[in-house]
Amino acid sequence: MVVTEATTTKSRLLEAAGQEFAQKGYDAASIRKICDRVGANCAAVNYHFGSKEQLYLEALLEAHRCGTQVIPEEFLLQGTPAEQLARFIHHFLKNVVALAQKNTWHHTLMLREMIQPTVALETLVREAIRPKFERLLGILRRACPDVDDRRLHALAFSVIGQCLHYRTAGEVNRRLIGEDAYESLDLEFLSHHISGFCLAALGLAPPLVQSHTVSSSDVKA
Amino acid sequence: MVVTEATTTKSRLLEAAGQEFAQKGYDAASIRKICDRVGANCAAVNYHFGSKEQLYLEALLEAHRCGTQVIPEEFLLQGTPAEQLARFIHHFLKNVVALAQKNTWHHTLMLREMIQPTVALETLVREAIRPKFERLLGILRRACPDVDDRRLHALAFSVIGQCLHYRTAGEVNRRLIGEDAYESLDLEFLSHHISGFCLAALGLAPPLVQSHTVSSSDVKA
DNA sequence: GCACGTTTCAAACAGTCGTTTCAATCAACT
DNA sequence: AGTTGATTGAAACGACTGTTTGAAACGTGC
Repeated sequence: MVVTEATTTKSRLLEAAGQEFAQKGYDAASIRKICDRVGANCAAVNYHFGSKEQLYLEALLEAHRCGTQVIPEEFLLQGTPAEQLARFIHHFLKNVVALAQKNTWHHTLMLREMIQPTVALETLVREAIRPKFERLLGILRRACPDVDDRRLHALAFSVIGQCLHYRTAGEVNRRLIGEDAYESLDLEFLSHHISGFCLAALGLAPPLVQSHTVSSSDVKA
Repeated sequence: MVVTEATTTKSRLLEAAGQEFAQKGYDAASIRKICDRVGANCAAVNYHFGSKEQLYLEALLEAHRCGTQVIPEEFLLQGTPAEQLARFIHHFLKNVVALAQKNTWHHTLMLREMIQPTVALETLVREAIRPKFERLLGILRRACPDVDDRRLHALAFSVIGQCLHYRTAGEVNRRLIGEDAYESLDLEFLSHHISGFCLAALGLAPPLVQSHTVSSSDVKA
């Protein structure tokens, strides 16, 4: 599929590079294929970007520039801490995990960088990830004012880990429970589930499910 | 570092291939470097394994053969469902996430396959992952007998997601909260944290932290 | 029309990749 | 010793990689 829009060759290369890198990874992606996709000569990459590594870096920056639509601070701060957390989780699932819009390469590329870091990770964390992380820490701090930093960090990772799992291990999950069952785990359900799970753990909502009582001594049937 | 044990060339190749594939990924790893590490000729790979892809596949099988020490069923079934879940989480963190033993390539390679699947994923899921997953489902089913399958799956993913996050996003986490703070999240602390978090969410333990009460109308200070 | 800097192009560069070939080596058995 | 089959070795294969080169093509200002 050859993309030939009325934009510049450089921007078209960046777009194609983002898709190719996201899909195949840095090593497996080739600049010849990237150039072919936009109908450009393979020398164009070195002319516009200098090298393959620079192209990858610029694609990564483009990814977190386009992929991270920042929520207005004031929208996020509305309501109780519990509501703020639920809103954060919903937004995180919707945008970062991006279950619905599978054709965007931006978050896929950032995920790749997270999992197998290159020299670009430092910048990515500083520019894109840390701001969001600090917001989550703020919400959790307001929700549980008395916890120390260590517990606070672990709480944040518990929230993020649950969300990201559907991205990082999506293909495994799909095979574990079957195609149909996995598709039924849509944004709405997962958003409610993870919110309820976390809020219950924090004592900000009733337990997710009615289980055996804690006190009863049921040592297995 | 050249490894020259008294084992066969084939097994030494497999070991070196596992390390190389785990460290660099399938594409970036080269069979010449693998052979160099064990002092073998690069034709040895094609002689013993047929192709690079077959070598990768066998390394992956070796990984889940050596890396998954199955817990005796009867040890896992002791105590209440809550205790079983805590024990599962502890074991999962200890072995799969392997925070302590960083020099083993087995789980790194399997993680890679999970995140960036090849044709080998099907086998890996069937042989290594699903059995453990079914055990977790069993525990959760005993802990919450009344939930439907959809909720059950989401619960299992919440447990696994929290644990795996320290593997998949370890480097990002480290940079987000700092080296020292991340090192303080050791196996014991994380095991207790995630267990407490999940059990509280299920109503099998008191909330992790004392937060603002649910009923109070604190609309933000 | 002419010269200018920018952009594109085909071609070749040196290097690495996975794989193949075939001769040399080795251990084991008659 | 001699033969057989399994294993290793150096070298080359064709295909691909990222990168460089130098000449065309382009639009723009004089």
